[in-house]
Amino acid sequence: METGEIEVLVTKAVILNTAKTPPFEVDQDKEVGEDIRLKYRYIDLRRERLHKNIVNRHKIFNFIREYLNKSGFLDIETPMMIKGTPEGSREYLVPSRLFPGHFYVLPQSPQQLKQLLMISSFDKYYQMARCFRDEDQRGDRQPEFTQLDIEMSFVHEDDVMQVIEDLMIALSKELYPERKIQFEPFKKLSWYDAMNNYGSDKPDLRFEMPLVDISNVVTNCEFKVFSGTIQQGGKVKALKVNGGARFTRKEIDELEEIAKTYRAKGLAYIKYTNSGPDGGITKFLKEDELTKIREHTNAQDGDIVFFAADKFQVACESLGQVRLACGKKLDLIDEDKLCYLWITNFPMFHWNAEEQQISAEHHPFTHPLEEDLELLDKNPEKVRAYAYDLVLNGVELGGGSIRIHEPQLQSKIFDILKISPEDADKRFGHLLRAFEYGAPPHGGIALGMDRIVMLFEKEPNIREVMAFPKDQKARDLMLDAPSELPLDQVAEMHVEVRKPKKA
RNA sequence: GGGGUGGUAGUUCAGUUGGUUAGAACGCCUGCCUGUCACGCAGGAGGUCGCGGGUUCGAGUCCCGUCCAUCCCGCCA
Repeated sequence: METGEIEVLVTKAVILNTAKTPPFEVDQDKEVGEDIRLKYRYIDLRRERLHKNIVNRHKIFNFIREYLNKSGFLDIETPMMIKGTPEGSREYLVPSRLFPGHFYVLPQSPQQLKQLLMISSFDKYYQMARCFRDEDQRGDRQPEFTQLDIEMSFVHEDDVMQVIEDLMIALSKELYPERKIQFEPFKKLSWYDAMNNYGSDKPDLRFEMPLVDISNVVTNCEFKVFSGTIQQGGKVKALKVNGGARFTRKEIDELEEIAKTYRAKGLAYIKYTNSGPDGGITKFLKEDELTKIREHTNAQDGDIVFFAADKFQVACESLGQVRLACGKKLDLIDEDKLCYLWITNFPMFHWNAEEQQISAEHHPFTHPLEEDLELLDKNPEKVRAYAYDLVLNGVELGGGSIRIHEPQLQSKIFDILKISPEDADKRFGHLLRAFEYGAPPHGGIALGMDRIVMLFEKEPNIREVMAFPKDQKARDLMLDAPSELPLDQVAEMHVEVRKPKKA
């Protein structure tokens, strides 16, 4: 036809097969409940949205593989059935038939295996690695998922970051040329700066709206919520929102609910209007304090300033979530932007309130910053690590670190984590023994491939970019898994099912 | 483990202060239409209003319980 379309004249039609009426309409983009979409996934995959996602997923995977192959990386497979390491997230178990009471586990990541490959002198490794985690589900999590796993020898963190940055820029420009890369080279923020300025370790910088620390201004104010918090070592953070003075009471209450969700006790505010500061906590503050807050936050008439007063991290994170909500509410987010960001210098440890002891923020093989090594004994919580995350549009794509390759330093870290030498040997003996045969300095990174596809395809969750995902309870509604098995078959694995068999 | 929201036709939803035969759109079925492409026209089938109990002359609507779905916090690289 003149338009370039092809018109087919049918001379003969043969029906190869008939089809039942599908449970939902294939040719319409209408929203359908997810349980029914998952049950009939093979139908859903016919629909344009999912079909396109799966095709583009392939293109992204293919681009990355070709890029890394050309850059001298080797694609090496690591086993799916490995040894359990009681550290970090819950693992899926595979009972051994030949060894009663013994189990394999499915890998949460090939972390230790890829480090062993470095010792084996494969100095540039990658793998599209399937990983398994038996945790509660979320929108951007699945019990099995794919990560781009990379490890390199004789590198500093800048080398690893450069490889990934070049790859992601090339990928973005080749496959998504219409998307604008906001920071090129990628912006780098330390974990502290990200938390302090944006209230998140994965901030969305497609809009600015930074947090401001006003602790110094209100240290001695009469508003006890502020001064009291500071006396107890906390911080008072402020967030100015342009034009926010027109927010209604209801809108402010909604924002307060968000702050409370993230453990803030409340959300104080002051509106700056052309007749001066107004509303909220205005009446508790003196004139010069109100003026100083206005100066610090650079608030103009018509703006609102929100406050969070709490321990550093709670104050930052809760107000950071209010920042995000305001960014969305005021439509400040350009969906076409690709805002890449490196977050660096993560803390080495954090206080685990549940176990009442210090634990590793990343994992126990993460290398502390050289300049912070002296703090290990006195003040381990102040120690920062060569650990870095790649963030895209406020979503953590993944992270990595430089690993410890010195045995003495490794034992010291185990000491701090209260892992005894016997324990360490039991859990990580294979790795520690390997290190005795000469380990190169090495480091790497792992990126969530599903999340990458999700963000490029502007999908709200990773189930939309996987062919056969599990549901929110880790079930496969199409296969009906997990399922019960004949007790004989289970018994052969030396596993006893406790649940009494129903008559 | 905790919280928010929801459950009405195959699908997505509406359903007033409780009131006769529970509606719409799309889909499905039958017929008509020789240029359609989200076709059109005429007609039709399809519902235990998640489940159980209660209040009431009367419950999709109100109350209690329960199950399920969904989103979030905790948890989790």
